[in-house]
Amino acid sequence: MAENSEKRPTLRSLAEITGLGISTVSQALRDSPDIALETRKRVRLAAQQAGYRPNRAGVRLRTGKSNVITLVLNPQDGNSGGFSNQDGSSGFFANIVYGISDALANTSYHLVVTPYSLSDPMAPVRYIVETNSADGVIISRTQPDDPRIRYMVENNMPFATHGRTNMGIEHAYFDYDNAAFAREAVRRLSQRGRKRVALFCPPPMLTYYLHTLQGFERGLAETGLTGFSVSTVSSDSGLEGLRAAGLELAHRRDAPDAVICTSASMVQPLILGLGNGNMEIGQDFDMVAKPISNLIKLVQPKVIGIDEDFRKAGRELANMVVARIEGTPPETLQVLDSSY
Amino acid sequence: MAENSEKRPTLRSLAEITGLGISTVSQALRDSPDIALETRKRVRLAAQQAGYRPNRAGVRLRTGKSNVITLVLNPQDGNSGGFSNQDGSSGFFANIVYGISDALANTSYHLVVTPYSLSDPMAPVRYIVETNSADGVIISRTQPDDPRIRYMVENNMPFATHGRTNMGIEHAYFDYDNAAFAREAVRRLSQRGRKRVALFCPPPMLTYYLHTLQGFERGLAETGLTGFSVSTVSSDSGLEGLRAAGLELAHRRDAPDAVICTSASMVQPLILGLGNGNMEIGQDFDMVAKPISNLIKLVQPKVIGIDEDFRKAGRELANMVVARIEGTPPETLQVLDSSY
DNA sequence: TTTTGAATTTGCAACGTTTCAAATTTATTT
DNA sequence: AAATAAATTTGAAACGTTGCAAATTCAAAA
Repeated sequence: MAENSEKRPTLRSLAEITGLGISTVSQALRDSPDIALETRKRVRLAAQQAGYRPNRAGVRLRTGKSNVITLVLNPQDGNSGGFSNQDGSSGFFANIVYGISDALANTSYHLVVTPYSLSDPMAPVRYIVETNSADGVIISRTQPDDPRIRYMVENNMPFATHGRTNMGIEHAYFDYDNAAFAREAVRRLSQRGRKRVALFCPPPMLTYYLHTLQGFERGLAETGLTGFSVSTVSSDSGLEGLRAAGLELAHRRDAPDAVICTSASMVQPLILGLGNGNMEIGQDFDMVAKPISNLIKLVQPKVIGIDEDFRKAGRELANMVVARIEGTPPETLQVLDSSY
Repeated sequence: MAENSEKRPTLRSLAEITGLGISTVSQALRDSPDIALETRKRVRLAAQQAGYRPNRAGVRLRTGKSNVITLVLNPQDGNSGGFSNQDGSSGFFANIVYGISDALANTSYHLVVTPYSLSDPMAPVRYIVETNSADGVIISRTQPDDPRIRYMVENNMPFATHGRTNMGIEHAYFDYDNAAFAREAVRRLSQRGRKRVALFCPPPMLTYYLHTLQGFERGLAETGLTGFSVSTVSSDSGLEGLRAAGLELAHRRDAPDAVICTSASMVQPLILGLGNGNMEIGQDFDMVAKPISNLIKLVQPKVIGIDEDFRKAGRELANMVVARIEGTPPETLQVLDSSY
């Protein structure tokens, strides 16, 4: 019956409760040394009892700080390559989001997820900067020369990227060491006596395409194996395209006896396609792939590979942006992860 | 060189530019009939030219409206059932997010994704209500008696759910018609001459477990088939558990000749397990499953089933919350989707 | 005591917006 | 031309917060 006061407490109500001034309460809650220790304790207690939560809009209006980190979506993150409800993306998007969530959970930051724009990849980033709607940004699918990054640097918006660039700009990133992966993949195939390796590349516009290729070639040089790369189909291609590519491979005169996959979604279609061409895994060829999910481990146990921990990537990226916001220089926020 | 005025335009600057009062500008931009049409046009133009964007913090502080929709994460959404980087979830999470994004793109709403709390499922929802940090909420993994829903109704926070409840409370939901699916699944199996059906249930605490079971039993009754349900393992179980369950099934004296899967992540492990027990799909048994991804269609073409459009679910849910916010009664915001 | 200075607290303004009552302008009627 | 009504515009207050200069309190020094 009796309305339970109904409105949530503000600095003003705390001031009334404690008999202090509003600005005293404000400073006390932020532990300013200007305020007597005794007072600070008293205010904290009162705030606690009243269930006080600072009003984000008030803070934001006054300070300009939004306490928001925005994750910019990419068209393909959700469902690798335009085929819908695809489960080959190895939970990339979900896990990144969960990781970011984890890391942000005990900070004051909220995570906003913003849509992409097919027609203009710059649009989301520009919006964020222009409206100042976030204190920091996380982007993925990084390209060697990425206009989004140039733009954010110019407008000094703190950010971290999943993947690197080649622009001579220092920035925070978390990247998997795909060069090391590709190199080690070739080595392992060599150890198993394989001679000719087919590399199925990542999408060519992305930076890690280059790294993968470099590692691959280095591996070939070191082991003396021969090989070639396939970039007509990529993880962004359709599944049927991949299967067909596998079949085509099997029919070549110089068919490979080893395959490297740079995307989880490639594994099963390729094995199927090669199988259509009478090439059996473990028998006629070996396959190294990354990332490798538990499902693949179960249904295709002969595939050699490791999983990529996207959740960890998310956590690291979130921590990086926060550090950038707090002024940590980008040079110290660069992680090259290799599980090998 | 010359600082380009540097600050983004506000109502005040527009007022100065146009020579009008601040409140005139404010009302003009919101197309208030109190303001002369001529003036409205003039203001709109000026706003456009100056690149004016309303300050969200200002609006929120003044009106209490956050222009935020929050999606509450569930522990399992990202990676079905605790095994990490799992790709059996059929892109559920990613696609829901993309769908919501789509729908929200041409509204003033931002999408915030908030972490779950394993220890207290109510925590996220309570936080949102207490701090008024969103105008509307979307939740999933709905349970027959779901305390989150009771709480949001009591505190009249607009929301929409993925899945239904059994609480006698009307609320906005989008649900797949799992009863219809299960019933139709039995029918199809019957048409193929199958006699004994094993149903692999959804997690028992979720509402659609009940619907699935109802449909299943109705199907059995209509066709005269026999069957049983397995709920010791579910889509939240591990992959190896599923494989083992498949094997165990094959070894039973009364082994089934038909299987229904209620989660994409079950399909391959079960087929594998049954195969271990020398039961071949298409031969010794048929399988109906949902949702079925392109990958499954490709590598297990004998599986009968349909895909569930989570992206559409996301879009619908977003539209529903917005409608709820605008006052549409919940009874008219209830969608039972069946693609059969 | 009174003075001085440090320690502590506080009121005011401002951030950008909307609402509302009041002021101003314009058109209509007498 | 004056009076009235209608249409249009506007200033002030408020939302909750923080920063700052000013005010108050208190203890130490003269």
